[in-house]
Amino acid sequence: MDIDVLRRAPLFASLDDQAFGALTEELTEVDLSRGSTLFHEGDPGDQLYFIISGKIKLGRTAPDGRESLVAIMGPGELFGEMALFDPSPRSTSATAVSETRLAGLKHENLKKVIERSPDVSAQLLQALARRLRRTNESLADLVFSDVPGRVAKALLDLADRFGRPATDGILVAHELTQEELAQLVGASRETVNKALAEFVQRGWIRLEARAVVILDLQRLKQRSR
Amino acid sequence: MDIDVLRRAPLFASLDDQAFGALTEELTEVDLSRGSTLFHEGDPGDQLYFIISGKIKLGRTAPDGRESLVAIMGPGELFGEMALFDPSPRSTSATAVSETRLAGLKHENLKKVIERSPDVSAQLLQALARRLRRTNESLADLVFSDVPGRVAKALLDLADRFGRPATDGILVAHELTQEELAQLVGASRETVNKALAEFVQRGWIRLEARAVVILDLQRLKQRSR
DNA sequence: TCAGGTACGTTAGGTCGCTCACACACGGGT
DNA sequence: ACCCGTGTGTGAGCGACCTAACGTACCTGA
Repeated sequence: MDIDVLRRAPLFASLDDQAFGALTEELTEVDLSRGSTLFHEGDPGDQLYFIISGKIKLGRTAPDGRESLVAIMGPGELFGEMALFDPSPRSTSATAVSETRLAGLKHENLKKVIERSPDVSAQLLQALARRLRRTNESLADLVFSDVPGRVAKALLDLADRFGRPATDGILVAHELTQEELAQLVGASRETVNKALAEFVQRGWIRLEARAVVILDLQRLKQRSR
Repeated sequence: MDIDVLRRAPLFASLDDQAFGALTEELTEVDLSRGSTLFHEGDPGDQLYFIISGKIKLGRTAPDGRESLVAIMGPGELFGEMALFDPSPRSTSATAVSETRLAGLKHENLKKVIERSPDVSAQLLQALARRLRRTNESLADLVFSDVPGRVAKALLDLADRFGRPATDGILVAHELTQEELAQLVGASRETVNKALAEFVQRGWIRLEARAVVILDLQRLKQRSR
C-alpha cells in the first residue's frame, strides 16, 4: 500500500516511526471503481477511512430518491469518523466518484493509537471543527446565494482542493457529472448547466470532460459573494 | 454560580470531584440580557461557553445584512469550541435569545483539564460529531423540504430539546420571534407565518407569545418528512 | 397614560429555479 | 461499425417563495 499520503497526513504527524509502523499494520486496503458504494446511509459503521487516491462523495438520499451531496473528499482526507465518536448508524452514504484507493481503520485500532499519542485526538478535533465550519458555510450559502453564486463557490472550492495550474488558467479535474455538481450545490442539473453556460459565455471558465478550467479567477470570486 | 448544570454535563461526567472543583475555579460567569451579543463573526476567540440557563442563537450575517441562524443552543450545551481546535476567527456571532447565564472557559484551562482526563476530549469529539450530524441534516432539509416542512421539523426539534408536557400537548417555550424562526429555517418571516397559521388552522399547534403548544405530534411529524 | 417601537397577520405581484420535454454528442461494448 | 446508455445543452411553463406594503396588537418606558 502507498503509505506516503498517510505519513504526510496531519493526523499522524505527531506519531514517531514506530507508532506509525504499528498503525499501518492495522490498515485495510480498499479499492473502489467509479460509482461503487462503500457504505450506505443507515449502515452500522466501525471504520474510518483515509483516501489514498481518488475521490469519494458523501451524500444523503431523500425518501423520494433525490440525492444531496454533503461533501466531496479527496486524497489525504478522512471520513466516516463520525460513527465512531457518536455511535449511530452512518448518516451519509459514501460512493466513489472516480477510481479510488482507501485505507480503512477500525475504531478499536484508532483507540489504541489515541491512547499512545493524545496529539492524534487534538488533530481529530481540529478536523471535525473544520468540517463543521465548512458545513455551516454551505448552510448559509444555500440561504444567501442564488444558484450561479453557489456554483461559482463550488468551483472555487474544488479548485482550491483539486486544482492544478494549466497554461491558460487553473485546471480543476473534479470528476463530477453536472448532475453530481447540481446535487452538491442543491440545485437541478438544468439550472447548474445554465449557470456553467453563462460562465463560459462570459469567458470565466472553459468546460472539459468532467473538468473545468478557470480562466478568470477574480470575476468568478466576485460572482460567488 | 449554579454549577449543577455543569456537574451533570456529559463533558465533565468523567471528572472526579477534585478535578471538577479545580475546573470551576477557572470558569468565568457571564450574564446576558435578550438581544445582547457575546461575540461577533470574525472576532478572535479563546473561550468556549457553557449555557447554565437561557438560550443563545448562533448566526451568520450576509454582506447585505440578512441573517441566517446556524443553531439555537440551550441549557447544558456548549458552544464556541470551534475557534479553539481550529484556530480561526469566530465563524458565527452569538446572541442571547433570552435572559442567559453562561460559564466561560479559556482555551488554556480546557487544555489543562484535557491533560488530566483524556475522557474529556472523547466527549468533545462526540459533541462535535453530533453537531456535524445535525448540521448535515439541516443542509439536506434545506434542499429536500419546502418551508412548511422545515418549520415543522424545527418545531419538533425545539420540542425535543426545550419542550415540556402541558395539559393539552407539549409546550415549547422557544423564545424566538417569528423573524428568528424564519432565519433558522432559511425562509422569510411571511412564509413562516403562513406555515404556522396553516398548522394552527389544522389544529396541529397553538400559538402563544414566543412559544408554541404542539397538539398533534403525529401529524406534525408526518408533515416534516 | 400615552407614544413609539416591536412583533404579528395578511395581501398583491414578481421571479428564480423547478419540472417536463426533447435533441444531440460521446463512448464503450458486442 | 453500430447501438444504446449516459451525459450534456436548451426551451416552455408553472409554482413556491420572496419582496413590498400595509394594518393591527402588544409591550415598554417616559
